[in-house]
Amino acid sequence: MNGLDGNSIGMTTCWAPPSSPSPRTLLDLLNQADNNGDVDSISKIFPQTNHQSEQRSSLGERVAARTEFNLPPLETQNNRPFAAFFRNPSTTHPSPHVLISPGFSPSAMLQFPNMFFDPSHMIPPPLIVNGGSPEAVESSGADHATTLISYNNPMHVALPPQQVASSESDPVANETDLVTAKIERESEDDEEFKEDEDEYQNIVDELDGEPSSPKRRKLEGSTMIGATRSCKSQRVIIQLECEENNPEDGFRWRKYGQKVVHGNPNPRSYYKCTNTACTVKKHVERGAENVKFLLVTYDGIHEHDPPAARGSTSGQKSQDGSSTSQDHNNHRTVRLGRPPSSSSASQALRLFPCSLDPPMDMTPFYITGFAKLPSLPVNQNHTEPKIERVIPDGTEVFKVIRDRLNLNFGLSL
DNA sequence: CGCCTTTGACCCGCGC
DNA sequence: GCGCGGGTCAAAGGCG
Repeated sequence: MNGLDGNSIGMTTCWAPPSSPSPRTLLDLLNQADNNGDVDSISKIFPQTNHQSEQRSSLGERVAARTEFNLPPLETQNNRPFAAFFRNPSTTHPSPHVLISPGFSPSAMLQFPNMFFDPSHMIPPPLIVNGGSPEAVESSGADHATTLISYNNPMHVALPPQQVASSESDPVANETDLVTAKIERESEDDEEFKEDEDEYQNIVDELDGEPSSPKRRKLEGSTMIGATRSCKSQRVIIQLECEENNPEDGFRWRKYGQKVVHGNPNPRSYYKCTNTACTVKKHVERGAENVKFLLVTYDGIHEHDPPAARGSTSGQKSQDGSSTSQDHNNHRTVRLGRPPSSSSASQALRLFPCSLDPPMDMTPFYITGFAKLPSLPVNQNHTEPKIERVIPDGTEVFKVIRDRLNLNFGLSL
């Protein structure tokens, strides 16, 4: 998969800022550029944007061209989220848009799925991650959202222009979507993309009043890459290169099923959050052709704290080689995202055996980089955590912003 | 005993 | 209506 190469920003570039720029500073700078219509500045901040001006006949193809994603034929098979992602891992393609650090937390994504997507909008141009192969797709409907994260790669995200409006209408989300919203502006200025959007909207409008028409269903289904019909909640898809079949993410899961799904000989495992009041589920499967890649799909949002790490428990080893959250003692375990508690952070940070290295607690990332998150799903009754430290590395998005602000605005942060 | 995985059966939505 | 495929259930069994 090309996600391992390309224009990634190496995690070896360690940044330990003596003083971190405030999110407000960044926001103001970006707002300033934005208000001035200085899209170039934004482009400079995110030079990865690489537009292709291809003329294609269909909306899907043009959207694909716009997002530099070779949209596969609209076959039912392509609506299946996972197998297709893994089927062609070798395609390389220049990539646009937002970089997401390899350390980006799936738990955090689960907690803050709106960081990349506003489910209130139904028009879902595909969210593309990292190149020509469909490694990542965001899809949406009126009642669900899917965000796909490509781990150990820089993540390249193309978001629909609608999200800009959403961000603007929601000041909280606007601040949270600092990066994505700004990227959106580029799309908004793109006439071709606006045409695509209009065309799509026309079709949707034409189909209004026919909510169950096959035509409409097909149209919507064609954009549901990465989601399934049963997806009624926010969905976050994480792709990572990992040996563990059940990388730890700070929450405890109970496996309730395993099934071989079409197009992938590797079984998909189904997990539920063990919290009795929590309905969050996830399923995990390996790539059809490259078993090194693991795709973890979270359905729902935790509305509880991650459980405290279990003390002296030892885990069971499943037959497929997966490990549970208990096997810290005997197996190397992957921890994704925020550890259960700050006191256990150091322990958790040791648990990064695969390419998710280096480990990091992503909480301060949100606090310092994109602070003030919208509708915090976890611990909503909690007060906003105090910023006590800045993670020394891994905040590549933040680093890029800083560097670009420095480069383009002469601002030394 | 508690917690977990395993696994076949079952349910349900969708396409034909 | 039927078959397919994804998702879920629940009994059985393993492990510490």
